[in-house]
Amino acid sequence: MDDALAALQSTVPWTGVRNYQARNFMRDAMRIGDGVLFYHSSCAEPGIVGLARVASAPYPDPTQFDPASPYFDPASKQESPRWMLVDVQVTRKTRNLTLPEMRSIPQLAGMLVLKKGNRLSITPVEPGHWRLIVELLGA
DNA sequence: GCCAACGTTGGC
DNA sequence: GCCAACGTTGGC
Repeated sequence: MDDALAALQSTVPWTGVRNYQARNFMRDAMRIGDGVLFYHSSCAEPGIVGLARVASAPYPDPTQFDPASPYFDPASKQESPRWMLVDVQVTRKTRNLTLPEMRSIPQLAGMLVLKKGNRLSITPVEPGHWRLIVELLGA
């Protein structure tokens, strides 16, 4: 996904999601045109660093069938793919709205991504949270 | 179907 | 590197 940030406006497949809950959100809840908050995790300063939008309907993640890919899943069959993805288009980079800053904003307290023990890379965002964050980022 | 052991992830 | 919190796996 770093590639996506680097190449603004280009459309990239969101490969490598290997968590069933996250997959279900992508497969069942995302629609073309939906807004995406680009959250960077597992780094020195986790936070929201950009805005994107869903750019395709769900389709099978090709990396699951590629033995050379780190995301290869030998148990997944072509006729019944286990992992689905959508394409996303990064619409703008933003400043880093860091995790500590997000935690400091009471109106964001309900966000799934802020929940204790959350390990999901992909969570739905409520419209109210979306609006507030977009406003905070001056977008 | 249950559950213990193990693995993974994310934040710090 | 550690820990909390899950998710996954495998034996039964």
